[in-house]
Amino acid sequence: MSKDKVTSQQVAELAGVSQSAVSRVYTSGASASKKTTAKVHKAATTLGYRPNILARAMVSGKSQIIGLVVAYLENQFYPDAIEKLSTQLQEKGYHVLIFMASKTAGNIDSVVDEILDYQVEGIIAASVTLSSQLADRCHSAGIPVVLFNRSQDGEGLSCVTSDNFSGGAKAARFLLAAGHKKIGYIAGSEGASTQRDREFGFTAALQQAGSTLYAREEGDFSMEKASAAARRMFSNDTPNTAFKERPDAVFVANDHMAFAVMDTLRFELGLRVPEDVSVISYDDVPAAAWLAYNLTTVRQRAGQMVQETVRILMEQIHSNGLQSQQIAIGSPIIVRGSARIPEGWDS
Amino acid sequence: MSKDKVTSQQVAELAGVSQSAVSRVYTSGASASKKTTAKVHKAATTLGYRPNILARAMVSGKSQIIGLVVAYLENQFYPDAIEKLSTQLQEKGYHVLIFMASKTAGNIDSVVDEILDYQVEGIIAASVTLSSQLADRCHSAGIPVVLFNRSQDGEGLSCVTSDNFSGGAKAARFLLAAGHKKIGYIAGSEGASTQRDREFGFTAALQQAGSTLYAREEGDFSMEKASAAARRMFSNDTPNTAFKERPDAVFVANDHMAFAVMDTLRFELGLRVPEDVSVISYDDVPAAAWLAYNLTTVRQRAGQMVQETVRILMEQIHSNGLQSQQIAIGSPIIVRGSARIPEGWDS
DNA sequence: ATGATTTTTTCATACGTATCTATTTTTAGA
DNA sequence: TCTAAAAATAGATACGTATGAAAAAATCAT
Repeated sequence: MSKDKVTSQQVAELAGVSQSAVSRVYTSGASASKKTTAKVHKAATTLGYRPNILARAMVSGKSQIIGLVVAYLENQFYPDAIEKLSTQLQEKGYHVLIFMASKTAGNIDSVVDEILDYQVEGIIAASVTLSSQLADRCHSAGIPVVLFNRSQDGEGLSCVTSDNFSGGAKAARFLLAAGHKKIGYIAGSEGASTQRDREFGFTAALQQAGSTLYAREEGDFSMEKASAAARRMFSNDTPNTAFKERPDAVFVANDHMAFAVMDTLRFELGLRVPEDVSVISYDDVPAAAWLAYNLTTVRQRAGQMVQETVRILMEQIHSNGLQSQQIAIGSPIIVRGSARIPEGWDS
Repeated sequence: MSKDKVTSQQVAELAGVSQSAVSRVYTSGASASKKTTAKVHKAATTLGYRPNILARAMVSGKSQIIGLVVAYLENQFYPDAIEKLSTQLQEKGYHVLIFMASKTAGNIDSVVDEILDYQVEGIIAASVTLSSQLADRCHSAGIPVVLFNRSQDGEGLSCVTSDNFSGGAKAARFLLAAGHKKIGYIAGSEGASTQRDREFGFTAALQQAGSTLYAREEGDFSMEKASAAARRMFSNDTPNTAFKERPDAVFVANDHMAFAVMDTLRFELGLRVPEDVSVISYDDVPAAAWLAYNLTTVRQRAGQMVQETVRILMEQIHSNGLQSQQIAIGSPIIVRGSARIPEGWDS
């Protein structure tokens, strides 16, 4: 109704100073005497004045807005990260504008266009990859981009991930140390760098130990598809192959798929975890610690990842150089009860 | 680096028209001939022009930004809702600016101040209540506010919730119909309207059936506290009370607490669910359908709630009347396996 | 106390767009 | 073909702030 809209001009009149004086009081690094500062503050509080960020953005070019592109929030890893991201950026005076990139591939481009319309100072792309055309556009607009939980070669983009390769390798060594011989893998979405690196690390460690992947199915980071993958991998009555012993361990590319796999193993196939099958996965979302799953998993340290993301963004915003950085955060294995524990395992 | 910043002025020059012509082409409801529209579009695409939303907001007062205050994202209900909210608002040309209201109570006020700095066109407050002072501020600034999943009397604020009272009553009738006599309740945070209404509905239905609450503990919407509450409620070796038979059913104020309660019952106390204890709760987050929990629960229809929230917001934005609305979405009970199913139960 | 220097202040302008007013062009009517 | 009305366009201004240049005030050195 009664649109207030207190302006710096009104404050200036009440305080008996010029509009620019008011502005300087609210601009860090500008000169203002104690006396006028006091007068302005007094007038501002009586009128309830607060600077209009959008007007400030117009002239200074600093919108205090960070654009966040995210494809889906079902995997609890992302809400967790967003909460931390938003909190940390808030402390630095920035705020997060959300853009959902629906699964339809093509519209990521249009989403980024929308982001740029808001004159954001930086973009965080979570679980999403950018076309090189898009990356160029952001670059030429001078807007830093950080990929979160995805890496991408060739575009010169900054990215922050967990060390998926060594994390995958750790999972393999854990299963091998426990004496598993027939080890399966349920993959994530084939296009995702996380999927690729986790699998590379896993199979590399198997090979190094003279072992090899016993079975592989595709789960596409979806619970339904992971259940189906588990059925294919573990029901030995599949007619299309000759009889084959079922795996005695499985590495699942992320926790959410692992939940589906465990449920399928236990409640559909009547298998015990970890007695019949060891299950290990990747992420360590909160539900992994819930006793019903009690999942042994490789932890993505969301806190660290967020911290690095914010650091890179701030560096690039404040020093117009867009020198890209690629960060991989170490990912420890969290031993719980879903996979047989090797004798004498300590760390 | 090379800040592009294509302006309507540059487009105008290339197209051989005035800046205002360019503006009118991009403003719906303004007159422009086919010829100039074509010329402008051509020039715009060659230069890569897109209107600057912030500049537009300056003069039109329409920022296309909706502020979202949210306290925490651990409960999957909220990420779910945010995804839907953001998607729906995106379709209408709005975008969501996130503000985390850390648990410290006092700073919700400062968070709302920050929101207003961005000249948002509306505010959605999820799982948060506003001081009356704050509500007034928003009202006098002409900015619509919708409480999401909380209601609040007296402030004249719009709110969208599920029908927590009747949902709680449904839970009670379900347990009663299954023959349960000793029914416990694990409460959420005492200040929350959801907690209050669910409990009211639950106890009202018990009373109506001539029954009464057998035990009550506080869980504060926290998994740890819910576990502790379950221990207090179900371990009959607590020394501070005389021997008391344990409840044979429990209504937990939300799903996440119910997961903790089920884990505690099963893995700490050695009780079977639902054979020894029926568990029923509220929300129907995705994990409730996971087979390890297979939770019978009252569904909050996030999709409907979001739709109503967006509708109210749009109505209030486009018709400067701030007539508040209170919406309660019907909440069906989703029968799964965590609570004994009454004989002949169909709906 | 006086000029030199620094700090503070005001004034004017710019940011990129929408929109009001005035003007020009197009269309319609006879 | 000429006039009246309608449509389209250009020009000017405003939104609320930051900031460079110029002016004023305060501080300092001698």
